Amino acid sequence: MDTPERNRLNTPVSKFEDSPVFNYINNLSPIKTVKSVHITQTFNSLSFSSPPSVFTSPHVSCLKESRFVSRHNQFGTSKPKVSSEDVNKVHSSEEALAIHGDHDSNEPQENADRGISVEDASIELSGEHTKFSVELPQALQYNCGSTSYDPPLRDDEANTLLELPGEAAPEVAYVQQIVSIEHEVHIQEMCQVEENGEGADCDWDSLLPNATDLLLFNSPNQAETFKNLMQKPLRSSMRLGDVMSLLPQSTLSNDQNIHTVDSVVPGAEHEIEANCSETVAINSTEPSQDTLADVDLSTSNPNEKMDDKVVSVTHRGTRRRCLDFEMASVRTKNSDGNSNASSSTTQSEVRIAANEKQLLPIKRDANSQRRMLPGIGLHLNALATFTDYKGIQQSEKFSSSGRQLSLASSSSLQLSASLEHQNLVPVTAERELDPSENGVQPAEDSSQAASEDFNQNSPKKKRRKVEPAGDTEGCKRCNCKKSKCLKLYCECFAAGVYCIEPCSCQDCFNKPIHEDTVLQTRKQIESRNPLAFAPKVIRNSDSVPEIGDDPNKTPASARHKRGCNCKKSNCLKKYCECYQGGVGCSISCRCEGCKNAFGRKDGSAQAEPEEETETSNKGVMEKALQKTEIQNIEEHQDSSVAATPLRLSRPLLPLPFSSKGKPPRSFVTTISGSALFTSQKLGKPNSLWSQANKHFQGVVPEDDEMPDILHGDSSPIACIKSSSPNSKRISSPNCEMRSSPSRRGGRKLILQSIPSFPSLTTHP
DNA sequence: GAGTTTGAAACT
DNA sequence: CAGTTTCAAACTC
Repeated sequence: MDTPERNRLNTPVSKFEDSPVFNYINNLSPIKTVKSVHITQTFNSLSFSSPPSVFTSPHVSCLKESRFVSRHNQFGTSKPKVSSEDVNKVHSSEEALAIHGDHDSNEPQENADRGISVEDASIELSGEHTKFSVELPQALQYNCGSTSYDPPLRDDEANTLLELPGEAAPEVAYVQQIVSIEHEVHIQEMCQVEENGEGADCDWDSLLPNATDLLLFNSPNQAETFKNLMQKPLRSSMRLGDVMSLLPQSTLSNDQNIHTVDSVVPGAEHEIEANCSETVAINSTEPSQDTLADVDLSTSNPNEKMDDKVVSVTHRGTRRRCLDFEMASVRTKNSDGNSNASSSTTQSEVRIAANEKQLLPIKRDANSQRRMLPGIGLHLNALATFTDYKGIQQSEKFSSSGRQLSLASSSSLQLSASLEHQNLVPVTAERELDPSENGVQPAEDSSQAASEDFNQNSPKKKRRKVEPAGDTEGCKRCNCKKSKCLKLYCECFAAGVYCIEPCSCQDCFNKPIHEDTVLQTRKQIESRNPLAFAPKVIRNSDSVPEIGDDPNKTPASARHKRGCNCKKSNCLKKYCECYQGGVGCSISCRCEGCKNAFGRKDGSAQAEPEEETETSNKGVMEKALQKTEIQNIEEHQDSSVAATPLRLSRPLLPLPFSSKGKPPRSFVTTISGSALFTSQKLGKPNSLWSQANKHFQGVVPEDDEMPDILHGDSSPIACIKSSSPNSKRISSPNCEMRSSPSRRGGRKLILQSIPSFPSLTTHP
């Protein structure tokens, strides 16, 4: 896939990027930067996420999504600040960070207050042991705090961040997030693993409190319970070896995720390692050291949670796509900035290698995973993951209980978090965090690559297995041959997502490498039709004038924006956009012989497919129903993506088919939809949108069904509604704020997923 | 997997 | 805006 396209299209650039040298450089660069400036990096990292992806809308949304704030809120003030969109936030965040830095080392409670959650905990832990926290660059801490999932900063913020010296930042941030997540997971794992506990080196007890805080147990009881657990095991000093053991093979072999992160950002490494083990954290203090290497070496095999981890890894991969998507732009920046980085140094070359994979999506080898675009893809991915793992429900529970961690906002994150939690895979967290949000391709790659690597055992395979081969929906792929994936013919492009490996497209320009081209093309199309990338299906009578007007004609709550023009399919096949979107035909439709199960144009049919689903009517319907769960999830993600991240976590939405038809690519992606996502892919994107719209509209009902996590989102959604009438994805800041508490997760995803038009966004 | 059908997107 | 062509997904075999 890539190769051909690259060769043709990319030509110099693509080739250049493809070249091993380029990749290597990229890898190196990030590392250097990180090392060079820890703190700054952090910020950078933030900025990193910010960079607009090709698909503007998503990015914008992402920025907006800063919902992180909401997360932060949960965690604590500091994070919120970070998350907060306002540039001020950045500053505030910095301040907060600085504060945290102090606090972290000193006060655990603060963490709790902050809602720092895992990250903080990790830091604190390290701090206690080694006082790692202090040593850690503020940036890291900051990130940690903010991150955990924090969503990418706003553009403004990003810019400011970018200005900061550190270049590596993006990745750093990413790493941090991951770390934070991982910390949580790892902590748990470690507790379990280390029960053997050797050591007394660490004062786990002291740490524990923090850790618990970090964990973000929803309920005090949980926290206590957790503490108890932790104390036993944790008290023993954790060693890299232990950590390693904890970490799944994937971690080791694949470390990529971790390594990558590490390599990218020194601080990140620390954190990550910290997650893994205290020693790691210590190492982190010493960037130059090959702590990582040590770790790797030490780690022998962690069998235990390998599977889980593997799974998580897989998820990551998916997620990353979405993220990557967004990241694309970022990457570019990063690559540029990072390129500087010369000496990766310490983290040992191994890491670098790993990093390379992760960082450079392009590299991906063979798999080809092209690039999974970030953004939307995320959502989809997330969805896919969910489906695959099924843990969805569990995840929900988890989220509900632990929502704090991932749940936060981004659906993708949430998903990942939930998944991870379930799986207990720390690694995933990494991906979830930033990648999704950022959508950096590298992340994807790395994630995927890592997953693959791991998976040789199985991770990806699982995913794939679980998910239907095709993408499962989650990740859709296009098969464009002549459009170069720069026209709406291309599902990926239409969804605002970059094409990924799975795509069978030829001469594809819908890649991060061609971001400029993609953007330009997109603009052109939008100039021609401002709603070209908007969801085709609008949920709710509100959104659709049509519907409101004629209930009969428009039975369904959602309608296709333009209406279909079917002549032969009787609106009973996916050829029909209305049907595909799971909505009934409306007056606006020019279809002939409409028999749309979701609602006929004449109104004879019922409107709502969902309920009606005249499943009996059509096998299609049945199929749709079958997919419904997944779709619902996706939808949620999408919606979440669009509106709020949280939804992702929700696995099940009652949504009708809407999404079903196609799985949203990425979901998210949403586009970096869930990345992910502009998700654009509403296409199902439409459906997604429609669903999203529904969510907005009918937040309440959804909420009911929705898991706690989702609920969290719901509020945001509501906000969104208020803020943006029909749907549009953009969530208002307020919403974010609200949501933030519950959601920490990836808001970016949402943004990404959101199509450009969502201008709504801004909520402020 | 190849070929056909279909309707949206793009073009005129 | 209408008609035609192009395109890729959806569908069928």
